[in-house]
Amino acid sequence: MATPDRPGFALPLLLLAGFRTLVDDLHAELARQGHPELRPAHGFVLQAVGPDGTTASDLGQRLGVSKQAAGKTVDRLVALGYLERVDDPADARRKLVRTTATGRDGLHRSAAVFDELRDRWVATLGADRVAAIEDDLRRMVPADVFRLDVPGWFGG
Amino acid sequence: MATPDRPGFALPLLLLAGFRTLVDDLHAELARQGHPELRPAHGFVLQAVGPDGTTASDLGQRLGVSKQAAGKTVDRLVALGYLERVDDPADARRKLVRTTATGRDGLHRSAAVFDELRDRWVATLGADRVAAIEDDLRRMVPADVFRLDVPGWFGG
DNA sequence: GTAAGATGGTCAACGTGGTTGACGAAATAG
DNA sequence: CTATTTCGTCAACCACGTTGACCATCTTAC
Repeated sequence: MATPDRPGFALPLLLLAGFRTLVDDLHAELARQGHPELRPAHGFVLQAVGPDGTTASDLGQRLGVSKQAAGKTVDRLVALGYLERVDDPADARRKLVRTTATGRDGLHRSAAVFDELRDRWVATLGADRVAAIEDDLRRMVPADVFRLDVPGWFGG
Repeated sequence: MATPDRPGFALPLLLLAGFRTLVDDLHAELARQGHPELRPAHGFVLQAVGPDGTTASDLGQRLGVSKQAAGKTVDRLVALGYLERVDDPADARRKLVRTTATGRDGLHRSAAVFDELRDRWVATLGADRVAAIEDDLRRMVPADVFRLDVPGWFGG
């Protein structure tokens, strides 16, 4: 039977709480810097769109959701001014999704704020311990759950 | 500027991925054991209801959501057979929410499966490293984000 | 004892982030 | 030229959350 002092007892909640703490802090600061509308899910989307733009279908694949869900998320981010849709001259079916200047501003600020947050963790825990946590988690997480091909922006 | 090899770079995604790995494994096993309908959010609710039952309003407060949201979640869990509503003889306004036998079964199985998952992490990483991760995370997470007053069941 | 206020549950409308299924238009394979 | 695949979208639906309103009931003050 589980006892509260056994190693690992509170691990799941602590992992979630750690993530939430980082993301909450990030968004509180982003709101202060002129991006109060930016929600956690939007960060992954903006990052996945990338500098060259992409399509709704491709976006869905990258994010692991249906193309319809990706399309609706793009709708919202277009309404907020973070993304824009342009016709693809080479393929009349496709509509390129691109980040706007506002979207790039949000992305850059997010990266900068996250730098500060990371520094805070490193300053408090020490670089060794932060690196050790990362190594341990990497060992426990299957590759398909943790795909770090879109670094720099984390739920911001 | 952030570089991928800097300590803390991938930390947020790894924290989230670690949590998701644990919860995914837990639910895959719970589905195998006859509880395929149980979703991550349900675990917190069942745990918050507790052995003595509670009311929708109180449940909302415990979970940090509105009483209406708590009421709708109770509706779903009642429909699934995990909870039941009974009139409070002492107060005609109140309706006690209680776990059913099915709910208790889900709770117990969830606790048992989580025990195994924790053992797996401890076996792979070592008790020291698991304890170190927990200590570090405890230090970085504000008390109001991490409230471990409902231990034993984690998103199951 | 009654009037006034606080509390519990519910209804309605809405927002966000997902799902499937269907379907037309355009590109591509044969 | 036809058959198939792909892209975007529409429509319905679900889970989970929000506010505001409302009625019934319990509690408090007078």
